[in-house]
Amino acid sequence: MLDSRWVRENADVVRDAAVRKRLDVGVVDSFLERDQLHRDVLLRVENLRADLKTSSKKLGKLEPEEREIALAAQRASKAELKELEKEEQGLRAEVRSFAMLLPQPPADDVPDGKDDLENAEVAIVGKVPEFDFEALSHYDLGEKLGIIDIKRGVKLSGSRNYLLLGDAARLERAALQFALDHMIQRGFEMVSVPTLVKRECMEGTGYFPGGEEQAYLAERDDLALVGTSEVPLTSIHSGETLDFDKLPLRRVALSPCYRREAGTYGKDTKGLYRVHQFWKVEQVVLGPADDAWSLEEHKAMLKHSTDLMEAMELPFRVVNVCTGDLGQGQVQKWDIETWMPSRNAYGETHSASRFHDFQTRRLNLRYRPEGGGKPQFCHSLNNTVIASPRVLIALLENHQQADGTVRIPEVLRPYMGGQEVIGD
RNA sequence: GGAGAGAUGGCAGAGUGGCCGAAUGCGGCAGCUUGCUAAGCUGUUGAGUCGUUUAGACGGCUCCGAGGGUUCAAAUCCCUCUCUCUCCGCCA
Repeated sequence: MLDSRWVRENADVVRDAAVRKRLDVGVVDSFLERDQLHRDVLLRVENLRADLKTSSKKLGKLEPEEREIALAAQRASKAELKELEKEEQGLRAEVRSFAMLLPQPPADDVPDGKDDLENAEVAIVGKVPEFDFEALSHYDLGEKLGIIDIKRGVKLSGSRNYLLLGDAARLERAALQFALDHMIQRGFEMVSVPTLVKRECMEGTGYFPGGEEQAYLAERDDLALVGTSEVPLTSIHSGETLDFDKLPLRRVALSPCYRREAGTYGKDTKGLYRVHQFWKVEQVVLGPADDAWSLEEHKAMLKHSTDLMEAMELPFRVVNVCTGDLGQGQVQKWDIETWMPSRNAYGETHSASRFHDFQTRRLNLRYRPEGGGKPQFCHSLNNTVIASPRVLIALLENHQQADGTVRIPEVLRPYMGGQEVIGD
């Protein structure tokens, strides 16, 4: 959400943001028009209310005869007020629903573009492997080694479900634990979060309205299963005013993630690339309302993840996500795409976003500035640390060997009881 | 799931229809005073939002868990919900 006053004064910036992000530009003017109307009506309501209040105070002291006359007049204005209040309420709701759709302007160096094909490559790290044998896909590899069972996953839960057995399950756990330790070492506080959350959390982080189709809903209890622990992690302090010296708040969580993947029929149907349930270690930072600080933190968060990928000896690239592929609330997003031999391409494994105060306004999450003063909305950022099974694709395929076994990268071996290879 | 109690400002806690945005205490802030490890005294101190203003200020409206209702008038009366606590049941 954006600051209404700021939108009024910078309507062109918001319109431009909508154009660049390929979102509906019309909402900007719908918002402005409704907002103006609402403010007019609100003023009338408040004035009428003020009159009514003062005359009501006098009523208590009047003589019985005068009182009856005054009472009649009060009742009449009261009826008028009720009408106006109703109108004001309706308008307020309309204004809010338009406000929820306004786009956060992207950073200046976000490339203009329509979709992910126009994302700009900003770094390439590691060497894409060249195999002098017939390299297998992770699903063939997994089946041969008996460690991935998609068929039975589908039997249990429908398409896009899977089972990991033995060393695949162990490798997944090893990677997740390594990722957690990596972040804890860098000063992040580990949090265990709920993954079934209220609607406010989904709205507060910007997933709703708009993303309902993507989420599994527990409608009987009016809860949603999160698609990422960014949702609970960012929402923890909603409605609160934090002390300045608590910031920045750097946190990491491991959680299961659930996505319906509606509208992706026929896309990435093979293997573990696009699944309904996965594990993810996510980093979330809340800090002061300072654009420069935010940018620096964003870079640092990106590096936490690229360092991790390097440690696991995986080749990847970083892209600066273009305007059309950016979400409504994001100021900028960098994706890490990891090399996946079976796709003969880099595939998205990480997504690092910064929001400025877009999420925190919706969440009403503020802090008291240094030395006191009015509460300000925090800035929020998040990034994937590791997501599995997607990372398993990269681990299995990139580290496969001529004899059909898979080399376990050194950093993960301590988490696998010293094991060096899968499939001997 | 059953029974009961409760939700008021940073905290504690009063307030059962108009004099209540709210006593009092603690805490915070400002000043004074004194000096033997700190205290005493005085004053001040809720938030949000809109508008006027050069500043500082001034004014309107809203807020006593949330939402509805009664009333000219609600922290106070009524209804619904949420949350917390105690007891019982169930349970990884």
